[in-house]
Amino acid sequence: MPLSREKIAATAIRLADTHGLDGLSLRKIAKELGVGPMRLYDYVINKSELLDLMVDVVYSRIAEVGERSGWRDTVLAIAHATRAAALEHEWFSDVLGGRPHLGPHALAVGEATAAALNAAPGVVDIDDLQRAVGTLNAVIIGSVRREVTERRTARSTGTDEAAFQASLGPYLTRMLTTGRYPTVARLVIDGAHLEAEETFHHNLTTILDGITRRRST
Amino acid sequence: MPLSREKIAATAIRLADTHGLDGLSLRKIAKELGVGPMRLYDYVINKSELLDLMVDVVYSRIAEVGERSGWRDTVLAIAHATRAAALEHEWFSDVLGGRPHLGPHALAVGEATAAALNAAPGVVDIDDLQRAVGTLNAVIIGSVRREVTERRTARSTGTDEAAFQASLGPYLTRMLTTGRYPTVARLVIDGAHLEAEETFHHNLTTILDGITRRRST
DNA sequence: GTATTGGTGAATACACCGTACGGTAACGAG
DNA sequence: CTCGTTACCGTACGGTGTATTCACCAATAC
Repeated sequence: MPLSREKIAATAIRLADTHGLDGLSLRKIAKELGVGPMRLYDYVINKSELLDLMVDVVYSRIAEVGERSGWRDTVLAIAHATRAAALEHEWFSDVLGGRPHLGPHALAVGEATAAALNAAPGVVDIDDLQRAVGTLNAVIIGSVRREVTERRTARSTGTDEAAFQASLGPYLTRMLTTGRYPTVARLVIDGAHLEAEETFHHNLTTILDGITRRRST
Repeated sequence: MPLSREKIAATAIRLADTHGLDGLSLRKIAKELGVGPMRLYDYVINKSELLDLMVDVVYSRIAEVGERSGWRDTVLAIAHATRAAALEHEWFSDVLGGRPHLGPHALAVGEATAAALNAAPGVVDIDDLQRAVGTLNAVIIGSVRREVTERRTARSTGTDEAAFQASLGPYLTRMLTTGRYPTVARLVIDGAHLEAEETFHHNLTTILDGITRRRST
């Protein structure tokens, strides 16, 4: 089988999943495919285009969520699918919001969310729609990015308390015991470990409620 | 004058401002300082730590906004300062939310926002505070990132309509005329150019209103 | 005064990166 | 048979972060 954009993107995604975006190189992809590095340039302009390709593959998975009955359920389904995709492919969050996503599948999920939001109460003219899309995307990007970063640091320091104390602990506890950051200290010490998915859902409902309510400003 | 972490960080920031984060290399920083590349390692563990240093310098500028009278004004001031900093140092948005910000100045602005939110109505226990901080940061990260990316693509394609049609135009218009993305097409064609700062402010007020309102879920 | 030492800034070296470029072999169309 | 196209391949260049080695020079010991 002769090599193709799809196959290149697939193995690139697999490598990025396991070694991160920094550990991804054209040479490694080529080696994984049993091929010289320059072969890839017969199918891809440069690394940036390959990244766009990978991103759109992920969007194609997100786009697979079918339409729901109501606009709200549709938006929630897309958002949760985006989060799930980012958790499965953590590099995706590194790229989220960092470049325009204009691939066909990215446009498809953009269309789906825009169409759903257009049916939301409180969205009457096109300016409302534009604002609603912007706000929703902002909250998705920010939430997902936050969660993935937290998960990474948690993994790097180790989940258990001991490893945490050994790595970030010394510096952070020293910082927090200075008394200059009392609220942050209280958050870190007394704060419960909130369920991530519930937090995400909370953020979503907060801004969806905000969208449906007509504002005066 | 003998070289210092501060001076290294300052010229690194200057270089990143003009050439972007990708165009930033230790060798260029060293050359700018009239020094061998390896000298930097006497002041900095590795490039990652240098990046953390740069980030915290930016946070120090953000932290300069004094306390406002009310919790809402304080939060808004910090958020707008963050946006302003990201517009001045666009590479900052590339890093926003992508790594834990634990520098002293970053902690200081974290403390300030947390303390302000703690005084907000609707925030009663520590779980509320944790959620509020998370939501606010998510919306700041997402909004700023979106805006910077848009500004970049606008600059790369050129602001004027003609250049746009020449670069992204062909592909995008071809995509939009397929009729598969009617809502997106309407947004692109009929959508007015909204003022960026006002959009940001809109996103902020939306979620601040959401925070002050007690939720049932 | 000479020899030895310690430490510090400079230079070299390594492994890796993206990619420009030239070349070769199969193969269907004329 | 020739020719243009397509798929494959290897080498080479300039760049990166960083480990390591080298060169020098001031200070001390004799």
